[in-house]
Amino acid sequence: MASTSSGGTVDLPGFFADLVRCETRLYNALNDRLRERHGIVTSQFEALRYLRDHPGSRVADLAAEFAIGIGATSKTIDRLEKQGWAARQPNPADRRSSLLALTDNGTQLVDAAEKTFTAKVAELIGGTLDNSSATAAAQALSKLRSVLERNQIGTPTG
Amino acid sequence: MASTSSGGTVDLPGFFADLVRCETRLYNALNDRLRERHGIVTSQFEALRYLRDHPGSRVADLAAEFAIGIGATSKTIDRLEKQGWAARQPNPADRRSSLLALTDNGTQLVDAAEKTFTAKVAELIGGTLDNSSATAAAQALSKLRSVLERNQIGTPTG
DNA sequence: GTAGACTATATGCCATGGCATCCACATCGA
DNA sequence: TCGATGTGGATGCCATGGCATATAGTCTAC
Repeated sequence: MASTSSGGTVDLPGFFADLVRCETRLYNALNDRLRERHGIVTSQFEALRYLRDHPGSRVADLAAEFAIGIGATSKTIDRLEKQGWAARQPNPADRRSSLLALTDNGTQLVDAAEKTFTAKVAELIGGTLDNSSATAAAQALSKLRSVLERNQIGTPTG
Repeated sequence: MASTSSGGTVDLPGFFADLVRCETRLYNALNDRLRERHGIVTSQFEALRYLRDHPGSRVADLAAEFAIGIGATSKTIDRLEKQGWAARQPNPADRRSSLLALTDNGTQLVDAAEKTFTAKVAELIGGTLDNSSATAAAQALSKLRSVLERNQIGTPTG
């Protein structure tokens, strides 16, 4: 196995490779399922879910959450607005920015898509990893994520 | 923490979110470092390393390894060829396909970039996770990867 | 040996993200 | 209060991947 060695230390490049390959395949599989059932892809689902759970966010908040650039995030919101799923509301406290919110259609969509998403994730991961393995991996990635975020590592420029 | 719950079961959607966020930030950070030192990004490094370690591969082999489409892989090779790092050799056994190989320049580049890559990965992950956490996560992701690959989950169409 | 099916990959169009740049607005200091 | 500086986000150009399609080469059945 690429990421495990027989000795006492971990093959970190192999660990990274496994991480990236898992992410790619899981993302692809979720894209397929969400597209056929709801006409959206995983990145859109994640953005919609974030907006549902954090109403009144600004573009920069989404960008920080997903570690993508401000420009890309602005374009993401453009597309969600064009589909009628999200809307920019004027921000009374700062006219440079907008407050983002889901429309009713967007809320209905994300609620429906979430069921599909949750079931598929459970099938993909829960069907393979036993509970203690999954817990161990989850704890490690949760910690890694929080350290990366705290230190602003891998935050894009624009 | 997003991916851990107090009860006995794992929050798999949270686990997935942490996985994706870690991958994004690690990839971004490695991109920055590889770009400044070697003028390549992580996806190019991974392709070059694969070609170095699997000389004589075909386009489809690379596509399967990285779970990206054949078309995208073909374009990746176009770019590596244009940079003088890889070359398509005629395949005597099947004239539809080519055998891929690194040039001398490509080999030198990947060897140098690998040092940078390995050091940065160690800094990013090894600096955060203790050995037993990393081992546990590595084992879980290695297993998950192998199951996804065996079942052809998340393999793109084209 | 040849038509038809299959396969490997190349190509074109579209979607998305990075990065640089620009502009409106905000804030700070004299 | 006004000029300098900072900040939020929109926009343009480029790179890359998905997916559909095209094309050349291979294989199968007769």
